[in-house]
Amino acid sequence: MKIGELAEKTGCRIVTIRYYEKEGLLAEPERTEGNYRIYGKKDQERLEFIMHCRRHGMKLSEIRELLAFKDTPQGSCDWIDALIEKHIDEVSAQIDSLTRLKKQLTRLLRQCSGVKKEECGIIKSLSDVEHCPHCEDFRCRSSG
Amino acid sequence: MKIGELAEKTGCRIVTIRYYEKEGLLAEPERTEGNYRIYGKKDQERLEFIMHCRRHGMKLSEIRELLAFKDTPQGSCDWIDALIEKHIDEVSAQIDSLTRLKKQLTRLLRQCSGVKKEECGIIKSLSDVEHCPHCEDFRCRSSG
DNA sequence: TCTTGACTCTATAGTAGATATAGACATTAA
DNA sequence: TTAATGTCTATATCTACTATAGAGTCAAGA
Repeated sequence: MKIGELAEKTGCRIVTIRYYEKEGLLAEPERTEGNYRIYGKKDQERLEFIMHCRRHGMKLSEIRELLAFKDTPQGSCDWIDALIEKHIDEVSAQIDSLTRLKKQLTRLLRQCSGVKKEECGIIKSLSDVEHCPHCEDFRCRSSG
Repeated sequence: MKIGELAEKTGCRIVTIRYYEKEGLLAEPERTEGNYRIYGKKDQERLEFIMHCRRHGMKLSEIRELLAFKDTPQGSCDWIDALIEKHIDEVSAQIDSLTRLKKQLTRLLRQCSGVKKEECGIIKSLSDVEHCPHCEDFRCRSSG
């Protein structure tokens, strides 16, 4: 199949497929006489694997490692466990951080009582770094 | 004060301060004879405002708007309320998405029972887009 | 056969929000 | 005077793509 059909089947954009090829995630496919890329079932599966990993928020570098592992005849897979575990930790940290952020933003929203600039508590609050719990949190995390 | 001192006081990197200047968030400061940037208290406050907003996850474009508003002699501030509200919605959506992702990754982790590649359930699961609830979710969100 | 339109090709630049680097100049302390 | 440190500009790099320009390919209709 040509690149357009592959894109259609997988839901991946044409430019993104070419980009993955350039990045070495997909092998360079065969070409027609007219220089069009030609893909097979294997290529489709590989692309779907990549997209699946991307939906799980993995970086291309991580996916590259996983693909290299898949391409190797044998090997131990315990590092994959570690990779996923590390990934979960990162996601957890993000959730925590965003949850704190949301709380703080909600508090911020309640600050705005006025309709004119001089009365806008949001601007006032944003100007006051000293008494912001979120910034406190942030400092804690960045220094620890 | 010179740029190094400002960086020290605010916790913002020197290169980032120069970057904010280039982006028009900070005004071009005065210079010494030797062409060094010189900052005052006002500049520090403005930078802290920017950093405060950044810690709240705002985009530079949004911060630019807020700064422009601060710089204006008067005006109505109800759009700020809307901006923060929209921002909260985005944060909420991110939290939801990441929470679903974490659940799915945790399930994925339990798949790996083996120590050899052939037995690694993680790789197997990642190859199987069809039966992945997270991918299902993802498709729902992207088509809706 | 010609032409039109859809598809594909390469190469380059742009996005956000910085960070990294190179090479030159300024300042300060010993 | 010299060495170390601070600062300057300009350019490149990062991630994961997206957008654009200009050219070539291919199939169907007039």
